[in-house]
Amino acid sequence: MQLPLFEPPVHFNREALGRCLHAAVVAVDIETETRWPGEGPRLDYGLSYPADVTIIALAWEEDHSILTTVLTAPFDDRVGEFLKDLFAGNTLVVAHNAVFDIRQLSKLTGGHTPDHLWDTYVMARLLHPAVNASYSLLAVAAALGIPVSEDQQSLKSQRGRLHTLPLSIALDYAQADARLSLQIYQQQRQIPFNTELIDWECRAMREYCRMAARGVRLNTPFVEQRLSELGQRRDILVRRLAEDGLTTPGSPKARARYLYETKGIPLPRYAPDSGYFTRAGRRRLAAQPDAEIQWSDLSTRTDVIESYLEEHSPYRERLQDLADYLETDWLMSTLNGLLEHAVLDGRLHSLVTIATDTGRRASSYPHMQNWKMPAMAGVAIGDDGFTLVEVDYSNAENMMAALISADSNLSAACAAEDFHSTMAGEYFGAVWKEADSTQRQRLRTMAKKITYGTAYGMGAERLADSLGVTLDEAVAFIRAKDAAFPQMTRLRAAAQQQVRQTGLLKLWTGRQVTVPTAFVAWNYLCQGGVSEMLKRALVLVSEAFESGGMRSHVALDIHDALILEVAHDEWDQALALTSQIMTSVVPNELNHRTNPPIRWRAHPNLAQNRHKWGAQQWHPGNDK
DNA sequence: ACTCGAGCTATAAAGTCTAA
DNA sequence: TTAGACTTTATAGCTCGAGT
Repeated sequence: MQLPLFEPPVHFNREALGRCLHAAVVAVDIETETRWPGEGPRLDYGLSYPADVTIIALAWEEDHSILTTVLTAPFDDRVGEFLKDLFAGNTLVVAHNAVFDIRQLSKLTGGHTPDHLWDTYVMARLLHPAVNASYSLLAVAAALGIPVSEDQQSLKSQRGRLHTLPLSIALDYAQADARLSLQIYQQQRQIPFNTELIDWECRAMREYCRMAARGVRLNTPFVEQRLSELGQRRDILVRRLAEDGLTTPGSPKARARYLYETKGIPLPRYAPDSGYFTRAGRRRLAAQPDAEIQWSDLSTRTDVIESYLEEHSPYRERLQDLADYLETDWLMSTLNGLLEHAVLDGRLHSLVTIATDTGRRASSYPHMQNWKMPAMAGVAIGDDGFTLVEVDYSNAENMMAALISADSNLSAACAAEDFHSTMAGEYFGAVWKEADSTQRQRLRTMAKKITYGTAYGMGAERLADSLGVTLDEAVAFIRAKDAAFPQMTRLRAAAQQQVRQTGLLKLWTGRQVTVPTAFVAWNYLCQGGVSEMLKRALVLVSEAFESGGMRSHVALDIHDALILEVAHDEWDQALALTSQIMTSVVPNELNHRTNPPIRWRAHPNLAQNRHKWGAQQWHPGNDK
């Protein structure tokens, strides 16, 4: 039996809240219930969607000083009404990592989110990025020279067990954080900066908050059905493995013993880069090469198990059981996590925010950008009358490379009917010209590996390895690529040089990113460039849907794709509008620096969509 | 005053997946 | 090659109490 977190009285200062509503800028900081109601420990429960809001702290400026007030749970209708008024007015709402706070607060506002937002965390990344920097509230305050009391610093480490502290301390702490957010905002506003970039960022954050608050429907009956099937399958596998001598397949040590003792597979020989050993094992054996190999030195990753499956092993059948067990177990824990997340309203409220060094977005609680398709197909579905549709850019990163280097040869290859065949022509020259169609198919596959591998800095050795060619040949391919696209080669070298000197690069939009090593410079420019393009597309698509009075909306951002939730009666209109916006985000003068100009392509693939994000949902031509 | 081990908690490392 | 989130397992470090 747990005690209620906070004893009455409930804090609700009507007079203070009234003054707060008249402020131009209001900073918000919330605290959540950190104790998981279930069994066992769960350290980050407080960050999950079901965690109740316990404290809402507010800070605003009045007569050049900062005032604060605080609200405590349980919250009644007055709090919801107050928040709705705050969000709907002209007030600029400030928060550090706003998507989290706004998502939790939306449970009190019936889904309403602020129209005007300033996220001090996201803005720190935009306005004052630094190499290897932390962007926590206190780190950002320190970077801006804002003093923080020792009490406030020491309380940070106790955040996970705020419930153990006296209420008055927790309330002070929350108000101090809200005050600090407001101070950070005031400092950030003083930084001279491109106002257009700031505007894009604020509009994007508004959309990410709306997405998190709305969420996407979890197909609960479907997931429960899958779980029951998977559970039966796992039980059978566990029984069979136990009979074969592996009683705890969840333990890596036990799996290593099973492979090399029970099954009698010869121990792999130690090598400094061998994937058959764990990192710690490699370190240990490097230090003492004569030491005996221990179970904990050996890795039992899926690719290790798969490597033994390929060989003509007499144990093939049982090892297949082990591989199946690992996959089943992983999928079950993912699906169970989703059910737990959606316990309140049957929806998935992923936090998508601008939180990476390249400017890409990261998704968490739950992480939905790494959903394996088609294994996860049908798990998330649109509301009644809606279908999830993926619209992705084709060949976005190579086109971005052509755009930022103004390389006409690369632009021509991107404009060609078949990009990879054109690239194969560049790499293989005469061999390609004389090849028949079967040989060309093989060369095309190789070209694809060369293009993608080298684009992100793969060396000649690794390339030779993955293509199955000699080192000299791999070197020749890389040279051929550099020679075929001289402008890109030059720009890439210049970018690396700049990173060595400053550690910074500018994306095509002017956004500055910090780059850890010169090696990854080109990767950052292309990846970050695409992410800027998609972010703007997301903002424009959402705003176009809204201003057109449409009910369709954007449900998720996946690096080079938007997942839309399309209303069935808006099908053609919504998809055409999205494609039109996505392909015209980049200004034309940038697209026309090459000959031929860059022509962006972004279309839904409806045949594929039925088996991916759109699975278990209506598509045109289907009966409902 | 000290050791030792149980039991707990926080962190680190390894391994899972994704995107390009 | 890079970027990322997350789960599970191992381990380091802590407190506390029993025993020397």
